[in-house]
Amino acid sequence: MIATPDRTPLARAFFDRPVLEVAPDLLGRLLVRTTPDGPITLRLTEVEAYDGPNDPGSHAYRGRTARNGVMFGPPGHVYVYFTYGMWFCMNLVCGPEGESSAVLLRAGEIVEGAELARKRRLSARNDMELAKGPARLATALGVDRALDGTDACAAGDTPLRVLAGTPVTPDQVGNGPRTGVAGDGGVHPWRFWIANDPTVSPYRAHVPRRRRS
DNA sequence: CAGTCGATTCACT
DNA sequence: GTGAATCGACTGA
Repeated sequence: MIATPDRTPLARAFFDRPVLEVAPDLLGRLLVRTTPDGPITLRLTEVEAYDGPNDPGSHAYRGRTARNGVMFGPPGHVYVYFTYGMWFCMNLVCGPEGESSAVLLRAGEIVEGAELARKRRLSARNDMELAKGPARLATALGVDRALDGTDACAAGDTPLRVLAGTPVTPDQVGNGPRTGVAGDGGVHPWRFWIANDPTVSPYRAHVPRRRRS
């Protein structure tokens, strides 16, 4: 039997650890998005670690820019970026301030507020697809650039916070190469997921885009 | 300042 | 399985 998920917010100290330690530990945790229409709660099932300035796959690899500034700030804050001209993806900053490590939230199971998530994800054919993929996850939760820099550890009625939930045991964690990451950044097995969970997104290798003619 | 391309998704064949 | 969508951050000249 499964214990009732722990609704205690995760403390900042949880995120102030090596990102490769935090990433698998986030699986099974709850992400609560407070919207004007009510809360949407997601159980994390798939994440990817981006290891600060040493990681060629990370947005922080070439140093601080206007876009990635939040990655260099304190842990427990949300880094949201815009990509492919139409999507947002969200991360949780990890490690000490200044290190610029983060965990990309790639997929999850909507456990509360599914009716709200469905309105934002009209192309989803079933509820398992509501947050199957990083941009789908952000869309389902109504996360965009306006939430970049949000403190997910802050007390009170915040737009976004992470609760303890029900962490999974190490034997339930699968891992492999990160999805869609180019070049040398693609070699590390820094993608983590809950084994056999139907909301985990399929792996895809990076594909360089063809030049337009 | 112009060119390139992305931590993706969706429709279509 | 393949290609289009769509735009702004980043790069290098």
